[in-house]
Amino acid sequence: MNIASVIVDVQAKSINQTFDYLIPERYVDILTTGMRVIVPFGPRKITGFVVGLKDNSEFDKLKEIIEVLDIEPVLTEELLELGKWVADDTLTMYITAYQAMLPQVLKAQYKKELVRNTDERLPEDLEFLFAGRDYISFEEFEQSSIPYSKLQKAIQETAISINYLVKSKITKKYVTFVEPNKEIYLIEESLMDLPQNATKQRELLGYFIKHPNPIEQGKLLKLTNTTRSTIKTLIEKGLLREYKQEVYRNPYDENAFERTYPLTLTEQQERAILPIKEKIEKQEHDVFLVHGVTGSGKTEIYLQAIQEVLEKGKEAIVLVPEISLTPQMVKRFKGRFGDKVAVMHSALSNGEKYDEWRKIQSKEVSVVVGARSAIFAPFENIGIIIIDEEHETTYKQEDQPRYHARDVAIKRGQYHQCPVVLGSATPTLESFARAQKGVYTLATLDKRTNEKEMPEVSIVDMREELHSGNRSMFSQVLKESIEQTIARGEQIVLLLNRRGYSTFVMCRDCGHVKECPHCDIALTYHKRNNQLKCHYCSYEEPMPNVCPECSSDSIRYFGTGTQRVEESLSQLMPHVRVIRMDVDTTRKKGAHEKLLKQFANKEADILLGTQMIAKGLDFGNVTLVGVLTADSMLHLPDFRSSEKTFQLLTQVSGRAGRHELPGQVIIQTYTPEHYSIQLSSQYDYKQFFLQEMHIRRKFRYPPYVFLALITVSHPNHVRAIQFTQRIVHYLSKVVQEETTTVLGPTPSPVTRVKDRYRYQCMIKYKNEPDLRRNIKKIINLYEEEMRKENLLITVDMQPYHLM
DNA sequence: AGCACGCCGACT
DNA sequence: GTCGGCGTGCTC
Repeated sequence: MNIASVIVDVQAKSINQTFDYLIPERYVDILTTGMRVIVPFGPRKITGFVVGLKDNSEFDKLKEIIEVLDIEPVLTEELLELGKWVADDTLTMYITAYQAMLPQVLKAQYKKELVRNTDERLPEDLEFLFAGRDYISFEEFEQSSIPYSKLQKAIQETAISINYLVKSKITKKYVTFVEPNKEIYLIEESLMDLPQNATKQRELLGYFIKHPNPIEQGKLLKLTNTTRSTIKTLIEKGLLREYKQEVYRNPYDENAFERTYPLTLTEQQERAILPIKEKIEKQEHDVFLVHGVTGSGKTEIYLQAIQEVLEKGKEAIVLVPEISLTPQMVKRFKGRFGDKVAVMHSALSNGEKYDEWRKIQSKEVSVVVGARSAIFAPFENIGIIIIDEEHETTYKQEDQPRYHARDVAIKRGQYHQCPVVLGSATPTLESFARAQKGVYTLATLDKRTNEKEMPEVSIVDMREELHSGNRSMFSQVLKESIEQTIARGEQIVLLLNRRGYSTFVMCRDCGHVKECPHCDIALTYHKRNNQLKCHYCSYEEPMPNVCPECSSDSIRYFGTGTQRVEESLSQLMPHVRVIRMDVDTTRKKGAHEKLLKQFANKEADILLGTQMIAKGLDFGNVTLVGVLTADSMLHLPDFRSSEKTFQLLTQVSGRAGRHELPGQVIIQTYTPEHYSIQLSSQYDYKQFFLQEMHIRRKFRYPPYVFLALITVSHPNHVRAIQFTQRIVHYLSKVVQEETTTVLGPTPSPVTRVKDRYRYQCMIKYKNEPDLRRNIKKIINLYEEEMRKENLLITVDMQPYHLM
């Protein structure tokens, strides 16, 4: 086995295959599949993943592997196979899939440098550029105005050569420790020799006489109230010594979590967990859908199932939507399983993510709680996979590889022969339909563990409100309820369902709306720096004082942002204390937790925010939940908009009265008759499911069909339509006519982005085994145009957003 | 993708 | 001749 098959780090279709390399003698015994290597590729050096070992190659002139980067493989056999499957399934390149499975820092960066090979004089400008150095970065050359041909000539004459470097991003964290450098009695003796006025040194040595063990420098400084310079002096005198030790960054301090113990399960919980435990016991794969209302104790089921798995010496993966939003969730897992838990989410720094990943790789932990990508945790003996809030759209990755964590979970569950548990109060129609068909095993929890009823929901028709002369964004009922709640000393959560709205800028005189010059979308106003920004291409311009069209000075920002709600709230009820939570106030790291803590400490009466406050918050003192505009996302061009509205309303309702106090929910809407609003107010998931399924069937949408979305983008409007048309035409010919529909060309909801026109072709199909192959064919067909005229074709199998 | 190489037209 | 621009083909 002296030849390695390598997937190299080049994102190009023609490179999407293995390349064979000779394994140098020194690596033969070390190298295994799943390790990263540095290999020569043309003139440069790049990294790659070893996916296979063999004795022979069809290629006769093999190059040698330059370096092996890992001691332990970063991808297990299972993950190598899984990555291949993900890539094939989502029509992405293997290298893209593999990189998505690993923490960012394992992805190499490439650099070029110029090397001076001769003592002889170089041409004047090059000599000047090198300025006596032997190496300079390639960028330095590029920034100079020296023509490339001059460098080329020098390279040909071998006076200069190019070095291709592979740089690792990995930074391990080190902490300095200090300890005595001599026996304690010698230290005690040396105390005598110190000058009378060396009080700080005495203090330090005195500390070590009492505690002769190594101590972190930072702690030592605090404890002894000394400075680094004193330690330095003692090190120079040979009395102390210091050393650096690698440590894991610790985003969560284990000690901060109070230990919790298994609760007694209710009868319903018991019934739900039993079949899961049975599968764990028998080591069989199955998918469970736990449909449980908010407060029905789903998490306790997860915890006890995991307990079972850990006792069997196996591992568990738990996916949660966006964990930074639910510190309470982390608390529950860390509280139960302590330092057996690794946490993986987007708010961690790259270094922290890497450290958590290494804890998993080294099996120092056996539970990982994390966002989407945690599904690729390098465990090798998985006993259960849990996806909480299964309906959340964040489980679908929106850039390549466009995988859905649920699909990957099931794939891994099959491999490990372990159960996969999907939990939600409002399952996706896809999952619930599968449960109905018996593909998944359904467990229903319709009772809350505290036996409390779900809070009463009242719907307020904002049209009537308007008719009766109330033009504010607070209905009379909501206003009164807020006042009463505050009077009782209880708290309120106000949700501004803002998606679809944003703070766009419009001229009140001529109606002119400021749009991005590169995209077909209104610019968004940012109060912080008084700038207008495009959310698609990051274009920015200052907020104009007068309308660029009619020069009127009545140009204003519109839309119900949280800021405006806050302002009008303080006008209406000046005494009320409000905490506002939105992208602006939570941008800083830890700001999120801080705001929630303040609210929990009752430093405010109202928590006002967007979607992010709807999820997983649990405050005992909140008894009123208000939804300001329930229907604002109901009319988006998205076949899931009803489902999403139902989910959001149900979820936010669950925030009221979770503990002793009874809760109340007020939903303001302009379409009170809409079934997703009506049924969510009655907590009737089943009826919603039936009604929505009816509509999905009528209009042929999932789960009745599968979707595939091909988006074509081109700088030229007509060409974009032309290519889409051709794709539609080609596909229509090759698919099964009776059950498959090929739609298009349809302009994408945002037709122009970054000066490119976007059109799409949607495929609705039931059974189309060759679809991926056919789409691949199309892409290959247009390869030339993609290179020559900047045509771009992206494919999303099972799209979530039809953008 | 990203690099080398080769051809071509424009420029001093 | 020198420079930059662009098209082509290759990477084990």
